[in-house]
Amino acid sequence: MIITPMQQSLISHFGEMGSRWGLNRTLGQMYALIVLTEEPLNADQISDALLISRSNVSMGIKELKSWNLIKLHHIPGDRKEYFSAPKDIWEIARTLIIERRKRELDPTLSTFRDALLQDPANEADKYTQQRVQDMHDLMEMVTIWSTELQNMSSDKLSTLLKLGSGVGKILDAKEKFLKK
Amino acid sequence: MIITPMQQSLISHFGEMGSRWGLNRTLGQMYALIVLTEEPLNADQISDALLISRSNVSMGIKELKSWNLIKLHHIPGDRKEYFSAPKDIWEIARTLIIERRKRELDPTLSTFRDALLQDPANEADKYTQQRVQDMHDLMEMVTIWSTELQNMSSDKLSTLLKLGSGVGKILDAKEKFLKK
DNA sequence: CTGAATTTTCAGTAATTACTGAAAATTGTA
DNA sequence: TACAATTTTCAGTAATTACTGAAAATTCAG
Repeated sequence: MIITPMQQSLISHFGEMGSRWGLNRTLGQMYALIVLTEEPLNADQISDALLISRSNVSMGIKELKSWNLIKLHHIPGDRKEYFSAPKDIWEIARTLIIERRKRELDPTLSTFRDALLQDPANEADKYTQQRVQDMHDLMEMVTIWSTELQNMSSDKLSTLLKLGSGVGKILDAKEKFLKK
Repeated sequence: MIITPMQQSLISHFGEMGSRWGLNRTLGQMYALIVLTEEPLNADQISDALLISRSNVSMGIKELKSWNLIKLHHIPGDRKEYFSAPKDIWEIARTLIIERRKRELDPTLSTFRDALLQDPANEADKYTQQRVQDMHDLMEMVTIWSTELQNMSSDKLSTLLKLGSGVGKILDAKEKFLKK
């Protein structure tokens, strides 16, 4: 498992960004390596390539599995387990949306709902509830969107994203459409 | 500065979630307190309410300022600076989108571009570049979207989000629209 | 300009998170 | 079933990140 300079710089970058996400440096590096390599890799290869301990790889793999970000492979006659990333980048993106929603949105929505069910003890609570209501409504809409994206095929997702700067126009198109 | 139990539980939750984001616990708590309180607060009040040092508040404020998440106020005859959050939740959301893009997407896009400009040294690099190209294209589209959202008024943003589960239909509407 | 009020900085320390090596558990083949 | 290959777990430690108090810097009223 030899890493080219090009790969090395991308892996380093993912390491730095990894910590800016919910992940950590090692996890970012591991996933970069897996994504950028065509052939599935086993844990020893990852350990060698990134100069991290075998046990660290094991924990990283476990985490990546919990994010549904890797596919498992078996090579006949080889007892080792091999790992790869989906070849379709949209699939990876979709998975990230789903998992981040689970981790970042869902628990918060549930906390918001709890707060909204309580009786406000005073004026401060009334104001607090107003704000929570706003945040709740927004987050719920984002959740609905992400669910929609989750069920969208890669090519439809691609079409949607490519609309890009045309989002505003689409809204107008939609109005026309609805008025008929 | 007395915190109600309802506020306390929301603040705690934001603290926990804060670390799941790029922020940290204290920053999450500080922002929760500011968002949930109607009146602007000064640094001492925040320090008292959250039981953290004055200097920690100072660093937190600095960070929140760098995220453009707080508004500054001055009360005549009082030299202290007071902080509040925008009352429009959409404004906060918009700011978050912009800032996260700056921090999470832009540097990565730039690293991708660098890699794509290099000459592939071998087959591994060729494959790596393919994957980088895919990721680049996706991220660029997300960036365009986020720029679009950034320039969208709160009510248009709201309209867009409310489409929610109708996104698929809109795409169809768009096709009809374009075919004319 | 002076000095009290306020904010910011920063070195030291505390708390948290990440990583390792050794040992335990699991897997699969003979 | 026995055992070698492989993976996972976990206690200890290293590295990183967050927090504090004291001191420095800034602000502004008189």
